Amino acid sequence: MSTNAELSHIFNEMSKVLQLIGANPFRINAHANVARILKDMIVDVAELADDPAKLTAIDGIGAGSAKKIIEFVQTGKVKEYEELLDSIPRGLLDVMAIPGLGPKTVKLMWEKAGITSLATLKKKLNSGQLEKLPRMGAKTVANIKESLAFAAKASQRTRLGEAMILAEAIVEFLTMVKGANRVEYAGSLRRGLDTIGDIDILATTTNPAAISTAFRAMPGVQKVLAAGETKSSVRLESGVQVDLRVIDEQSFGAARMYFTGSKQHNVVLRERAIKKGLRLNEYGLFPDDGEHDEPPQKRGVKPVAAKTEQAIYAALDLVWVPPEVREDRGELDVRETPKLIELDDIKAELHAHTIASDGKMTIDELAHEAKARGFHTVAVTDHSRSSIQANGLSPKRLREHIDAVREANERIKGITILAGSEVDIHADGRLDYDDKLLAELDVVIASPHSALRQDAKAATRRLVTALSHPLVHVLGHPTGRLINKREGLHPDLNALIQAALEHDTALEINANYQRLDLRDIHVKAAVDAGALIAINTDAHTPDNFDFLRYGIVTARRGWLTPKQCINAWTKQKLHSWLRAKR
DNA sequence: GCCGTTTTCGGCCCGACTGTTTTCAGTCG
Repeated sequence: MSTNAELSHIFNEMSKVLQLIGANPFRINAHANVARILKDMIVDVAELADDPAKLTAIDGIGAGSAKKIIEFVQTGKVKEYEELLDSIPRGLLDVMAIPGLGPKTVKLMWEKAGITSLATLKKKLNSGQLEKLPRMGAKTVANIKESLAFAAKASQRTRLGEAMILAEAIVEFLTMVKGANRVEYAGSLRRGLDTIGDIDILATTTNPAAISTAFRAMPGVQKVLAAGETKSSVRLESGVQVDLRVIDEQSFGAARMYFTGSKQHNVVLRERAIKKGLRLNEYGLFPDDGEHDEPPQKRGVKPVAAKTEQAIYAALDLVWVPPEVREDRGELDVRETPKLIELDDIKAELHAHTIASDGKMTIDELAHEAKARGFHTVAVTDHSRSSIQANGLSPKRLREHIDAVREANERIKGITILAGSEVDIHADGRLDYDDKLLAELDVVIASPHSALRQDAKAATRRLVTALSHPLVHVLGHPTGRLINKREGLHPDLNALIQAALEHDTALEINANYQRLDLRDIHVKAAVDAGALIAINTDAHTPDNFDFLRYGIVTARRGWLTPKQCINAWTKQKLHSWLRAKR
């Protein structure tokens, strides 16, 4: 784990313990906020720890947090963290992770029923003791049992590519319900995060009861978690939670904004509203008319804006920004809506496999699929010899393959087929073919496939070496991570970006939803530095071309514009860039 | 704990649903 990740974990746990002991909510929030900042940071925080001013210059990190960060970098420990942990039984944090069990309940169960861990909780659940506690009844205990059973088999967050398919099916299902008007997904899915905690669906309808009932009874629902007039929650058999919000047509824009988030983006928006004498909630942007028991929409107050997102941003003197950048990472400071890359901008696929290695397509099938997608160029980039498991090509087989690609390119009209390779980067940075052979290829994608647990320094050296190789065009899936399965490498991203800039090499966003590598914050850093980005699907089958949209949203989360994306270039520009390395 | 183009002190975002209660605390997003 990197220093940033370790410190993020520490601040997160501190915020959890502070909740348990009933500390000031704003202090709790400040710790959680620092954890978030550290998690999203590209720079190794250890490099800033020589001067507290460098740390406090970061919005959200104050003197207190800076001191703790420096202490950790110097000693490997944070005294206050250890003291906080010692102040409670360690197992309590596990108990608090159970859905439905918050700090107040856990504290109560600890002090009044001696529950200190998941093990003691399980023991006491059937004792009848818990029901006797204040505000605890049979139903609550039953819910805890159910949550506990679910938590035991619950997996991680759902990957974007799986959540998206699921959400689209639900949207389609609900659209068919009588009275349904607009149905769409919001939340982290609309923002295009690489993994999704739960799926948020918004609907406008002339018949709220019908759509809510249909939602709670739809195929695949395992348990109804909440069933209100405007909000329903279900858990699917796959373990994914889905929330439905029934929205009034007049406040659809406010609801979209609110339920799209991010939470931090929303907090900043609401703070801006207050400074303007307004207040923002999921029903609209209202004039602040002082203290009342009821919120403005219930008192018939006319909103300043509510129907569209655009109107609300405008009323706050902000420009509308795409959902993918709503992370409080500078998007509220822009003067005009950024022209981020879109699916239709992509005109070339530069990383794809055929039956020569581990793909399922022939060269012809690959070419026809790429042509059908409207591309001017496709590169055949099968695995190199060291990728035994993927049937990587020996130099002899690669030369034959190059000939086959050249022949297909002559024969098939309407698309340019390039001969390439996805070359393994060895642990020391050497490539899997000699330079003479590499020079015969039109496109070289260099990717790490093995030694994916090497330390950060070695990984950085390895990838910088590959990026600096004069015959390499693109660094493929730079970290080698597999979401929810494998962490991959932790190279110094800034070093990679500098090498990419210096040698005019592109960094890949691998659009396969299991990879999405580079990830969003890496893309943002690369884009800010002016590096070139490739978005490739790494297609092994025709269907895999559909992964492109996941790469696009990841790119958009990193503020990528078409100009900086080599796959969006014209044929002439792309080919001349490729040839410049030959 | 963090922050300040009104502030170095005094603020800090908002609402739905559940379960256990007779009016609301706790949890969640």
